[in-house]
Amino acid sequence: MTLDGGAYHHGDLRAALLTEAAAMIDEGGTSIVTMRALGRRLGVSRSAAYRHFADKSALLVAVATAGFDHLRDRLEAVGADVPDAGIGRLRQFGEVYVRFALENPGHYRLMYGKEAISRQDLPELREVANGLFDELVRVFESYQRGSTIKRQDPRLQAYVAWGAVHGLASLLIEGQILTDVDVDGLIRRTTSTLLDGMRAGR
Amino acid sequence: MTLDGGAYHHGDLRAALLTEAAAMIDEGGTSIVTMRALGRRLGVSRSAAYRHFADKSALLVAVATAGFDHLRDRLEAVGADVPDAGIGRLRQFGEVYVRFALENPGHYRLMYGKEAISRQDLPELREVANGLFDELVRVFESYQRGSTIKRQDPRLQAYVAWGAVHGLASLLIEGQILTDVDVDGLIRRTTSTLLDGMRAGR
DNA sequence: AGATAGTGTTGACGCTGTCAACATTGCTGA
DNA sequence: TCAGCAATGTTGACAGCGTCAACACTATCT
Repeated sequence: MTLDGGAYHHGDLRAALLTEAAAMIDEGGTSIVTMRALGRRLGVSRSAAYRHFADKSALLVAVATAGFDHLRDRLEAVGADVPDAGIGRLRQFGEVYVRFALENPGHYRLMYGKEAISRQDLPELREVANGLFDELVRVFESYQRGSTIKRQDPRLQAYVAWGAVHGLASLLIEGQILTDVDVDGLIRRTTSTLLDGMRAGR
Repeated sequence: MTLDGGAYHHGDLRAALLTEAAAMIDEGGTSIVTMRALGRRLGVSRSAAYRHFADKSALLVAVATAGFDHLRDRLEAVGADVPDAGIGRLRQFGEVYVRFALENPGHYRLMYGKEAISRQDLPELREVANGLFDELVRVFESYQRGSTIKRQDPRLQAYVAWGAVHGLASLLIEGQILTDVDVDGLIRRTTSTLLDGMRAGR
């Protein structure tokens, strides 16, 4: 709370660790994030971080959680922009989602991968991710009520849609899609195909 | 070539390294694969592997390549089963693809992730992956000729379809989908939605 | 049989995450 | 005001990691 920035005590090391780790992740991936490098970059000793996080995995979990918060903000902004409009809102969700992943590839990998983060279940992360998914389910329920969309289990519809945009984002992030492809067009084609496939009336 | 299995020379260490690494990957993920652990499990010294692979990344690339070969075999088997039948063949491709990922999660992550493998481009891996994709494009082209599917850029269609099944596989592998969901149903729903979205005739 | 190339081992280096012991600081209550 | 305590940061140490150089063993070719 003290605003010294002084010699021994850092001031707000916890926050600095989070932002610096996030920066490193988007620079060179999770693999370059090192407790020691983190300390070096913040002018602090190699084990200072252990006063704020139980271990490296806990720090990464915190970064991932912040990523989810950021993503949620972006998606909520879409909802605000277009009040309760037609099916275009679903499209916008998908596009914003993929764009977020492209702009924060390191974050995105961390959020939806198990590799970097310790194996046991992480209720904290699980909860925020499930919260986002539940909102998606609610969107599909509302479209079903407007009968623009087939009346099927909305959870399955949400999983199908999520899977499609997540897969597209992953392929793009991992460099599996040739560079001469029009990315925006591909994103739009994906959302169009999904919506056509779910549209009501045979 | 000698069939001793003797003391000093292993016999076929290269092959043994590949299968053992693959086994470890599917046991506990890429992170537990260690040059030293690999040596321990094969009763060989920690740096024996360096006689056969330039470094750890090269070994993992070889494992990933073997995974692609395995996947291609599975997909080709589908083609053989159903000669040149209707649109059901595309469905089967998708289902076989996702099932492969679920049965070999460690392999699958390795094949389509950048994290575990060194950053530079790997033409060897890229080539075999692109080969698989090209076959998928050809399948869509053939369906377009049969006018069961919208006449659009077949490469985009292939990316959309690949993205959807890849995303579904990833979500399942990473444990993002609640366990009470009927996986087979979800897979079928995904392929159905895709095909409905691409079907010709508005 | 002796040379040579292939294969495996050992020692060493710097890197990593992490813990215990210690140092310094800020804050709280007498 | 100041003693003491909790919070925060540092240093030393340890085991494990990937990797290289030097060395040891073995199979094979002449």
